[in-house]
Amino acid sequence: MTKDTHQPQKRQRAPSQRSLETRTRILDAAERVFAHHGYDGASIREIATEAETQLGLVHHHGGGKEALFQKTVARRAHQLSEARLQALAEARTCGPLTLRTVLKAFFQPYMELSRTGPQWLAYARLVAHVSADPRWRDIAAECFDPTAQIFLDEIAVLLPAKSRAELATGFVFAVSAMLALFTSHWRITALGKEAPDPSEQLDHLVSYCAAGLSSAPGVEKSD
Amino acid sequence: MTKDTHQPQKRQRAPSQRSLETRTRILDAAERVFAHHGYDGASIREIATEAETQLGLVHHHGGGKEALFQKTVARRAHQLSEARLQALAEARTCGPLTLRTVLKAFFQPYMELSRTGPQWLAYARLVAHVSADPRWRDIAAECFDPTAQIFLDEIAVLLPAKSRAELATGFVFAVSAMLALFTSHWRITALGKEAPDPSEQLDHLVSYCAAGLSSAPGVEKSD
DNA sequence: GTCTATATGTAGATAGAC
DNA sequence: GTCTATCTACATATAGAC
Repeated sequence: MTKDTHQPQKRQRAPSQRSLETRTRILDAAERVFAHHGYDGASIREIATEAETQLGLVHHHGGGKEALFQKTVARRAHQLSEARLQALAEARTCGPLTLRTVLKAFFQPYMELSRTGPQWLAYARLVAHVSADPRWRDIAAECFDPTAQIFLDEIAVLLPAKSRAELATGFVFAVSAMLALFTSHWRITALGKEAPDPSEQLDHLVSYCAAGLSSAPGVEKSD
Repeated sequence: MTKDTHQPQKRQRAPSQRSLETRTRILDAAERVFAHHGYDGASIREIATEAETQLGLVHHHGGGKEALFQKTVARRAHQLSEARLQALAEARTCGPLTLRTVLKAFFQPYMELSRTGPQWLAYARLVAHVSADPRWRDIAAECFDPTAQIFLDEIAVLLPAKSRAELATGFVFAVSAMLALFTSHWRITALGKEAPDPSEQLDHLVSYCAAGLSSAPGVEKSD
């Protein structure tokens, strides 16, 4: 723990482990607090308390509130993107891709991670914040859009009759639906008078969005 | 109805028209500011500036920040609910209801209103805020759920094989998709490299959600 | 890197003149 | 009802000792 502290070299690179632990605790705490209160509702003070550290350290490691928010989102976004791309690659090895397998590769990694603990559940609320507010356009463009484009390209191959704009709309519907599962779980439960079965969520989501994306527009004049 | 009915002996104070105008200006301004910055990001001071009135008056008419937020949402929610129920009644006169006509009755009133000006566009962002944050559970329960339940009941009649929980989930997906059209328009445009055609939005939304709600779960083992 | 103390701004809310 | 002035609390951010 308290390692030899005298490091006369210019090598200030020593992360000193304690620093890294503190940094991680701060990011974890920031994730919870930002997810719970939103960006504006969160306070650096509460993050410091939650991380069991000092106010100044949150600024030191986070570099200000806005930078801290960005780091918090980016940390998990990159991890999730990798898992999604890996799932897509694995789906490819199991035969030709279908709309369902592509969507499943996109949804499943998060659904699995969300069961590993509250940290990933908090992340869903963070993403919902970012997706709904143009203020975080840059974060979305950097953290989410590259992977989304890859999946969108796959979907475009499978549904060649659809315009890019229509597919983008349908894909954002799909992302919104997944986020709603977590951020609006309370509302789903209130409307349905019972909580949905978690073991069916992934399949329901895939079925809903696959059908929605495949649906023919303007199918009726009868209404 | 919304008025205080138990007046004291003296006659009620005349609203004095100027008072009513001020009150309306404050609600309009609050709607814009809350929609733009969210509840926590909004400040009473900015609302006062936007309404071209004084800080004290916002407190006087609004009754505090939280009450003002609630009033702001409720004002339009009740108007929208009436329009939706009327659209549902009209759809009923055109023959037996279908999933598409029920969804259209739910979506269309807002899509029309959103074209009448920026006030209703701001309202979409307000609703997204309320729907995503359990903190506003009471507002959702009072302003949104009664009408949502009515539509959900109609859908349950048309899809008798589905459980209530599954239908509630699918309905919240549908609401999320509609909100995403407005709150994430910037993201749809970024992903699709072009803005979606507004004249097709309603039909796309109806088709997507009708297909999603009707979709059979667990349809494949082939993946 | 860590922690204490503080600088500086702005938030929501209210008191009281008119 | 309207408007000015102000109270109190808490926000972000930083300076400097250790």
